[in-house]
Amino acid sequence: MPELPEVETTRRGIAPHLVGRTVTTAIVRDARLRWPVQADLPQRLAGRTIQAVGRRAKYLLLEFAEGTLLVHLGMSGSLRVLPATTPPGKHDHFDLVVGEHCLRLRDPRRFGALLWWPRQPREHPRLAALGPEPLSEAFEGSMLAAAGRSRRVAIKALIMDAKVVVGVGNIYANEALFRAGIHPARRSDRIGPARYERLATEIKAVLAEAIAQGGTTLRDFQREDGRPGYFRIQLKVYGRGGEPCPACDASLLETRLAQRSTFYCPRCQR
DNA sequence: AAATTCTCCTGAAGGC
DNA sequence: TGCCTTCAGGAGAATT
Repeated sequence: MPELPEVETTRRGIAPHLVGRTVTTAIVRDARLRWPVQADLPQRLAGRTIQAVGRRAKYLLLEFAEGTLLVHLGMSGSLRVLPATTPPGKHDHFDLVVGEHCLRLRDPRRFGALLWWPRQPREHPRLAALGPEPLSEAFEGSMLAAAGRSRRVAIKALIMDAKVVVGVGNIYANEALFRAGIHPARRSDRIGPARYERLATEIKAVLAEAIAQGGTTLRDFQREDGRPGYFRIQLKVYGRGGEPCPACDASLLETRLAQRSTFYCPRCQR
C-alpha cells in the first residue's frame, strides 16, 4: 500500500527513464479504475514528450507541454519500467510505451487512477485544495497547532486530513504519534504548541527516513525495477498490537479510530 | 458545517 | 484440503 515514501521512491525510480522521452503509444487494458479511464487517453498521450515527473501528495504527475497525466496508485498500485515486449500480467491495466520500454501500471484492487488534465497540475481540482507537503517548510508546528486549535477531532484524524497536511497515511500517522508521545485519540484542541512542534518534527523525520531507505513496504510494494521494497525502517508500533512497547515494555494496544487500525503505547502516549 | 460513516476492490488470512 | 467469511485501506462521496 503505497504511502508517500513509496510514491516518492517510485517517482525517483521512474523519472530517469521517462524525462525527455516521447510516448510511442499508450495501452489501456482495463479502464475500470477508481474513475473510468477516459477512452481517448492513448490518443492524447501518443507523440507527446514527457518534460518532468513530479509529485503532489500521493499523486504522480507526468508533465507534458500539453497537459499532465495524474497517476494515483491507490491501495495496491505499482509502477515498473519494463521492456515493452514483456507480457502483461493479470492486473497490468495500463502501459505507457516509450521506445523500447514501457511504464506499466499494476493495480489488483483498482483503487488507483489515471487522469488527463490539459492544464497545469496545480490547477487540478483534486490538487488545488490540498494542504502543504509534509517535507516542505510550509508545514511546521505552528500551522499544525493552528489547524488543531480550531477543531476538535482526534489528533490522528487531524494529521491524516489532506486539507491539513498531505501524505500522512495510516502507517506513518501511527508511527509519528508514537515518536511524539501523543495518544492518537487526544483531542486536537487539547494539545499545546510545544507538543505540536514535536509532532510536526516527527512526521517529517519518519517520512524522510522512509524515503531515504527507499520506501518501507507492506505486502506488495515493488520498486520501479521490480525489486521488492524492504522493511528497512523498523515500524515501532504499526501492526504490533500486544507486543511490548520498544520504549517501556508496556503492551501495545490496537484500536479502531476513524475507521483505521490504530496502534499505540498506553504508557508512553498521552 | 464539521465530523463521521460509507464506498470502491481483491488478495491474504483465518475458521470450520 | 477447500470453501466461506472477514479484513485491510486512500480518499472521494454521502450522511449525520
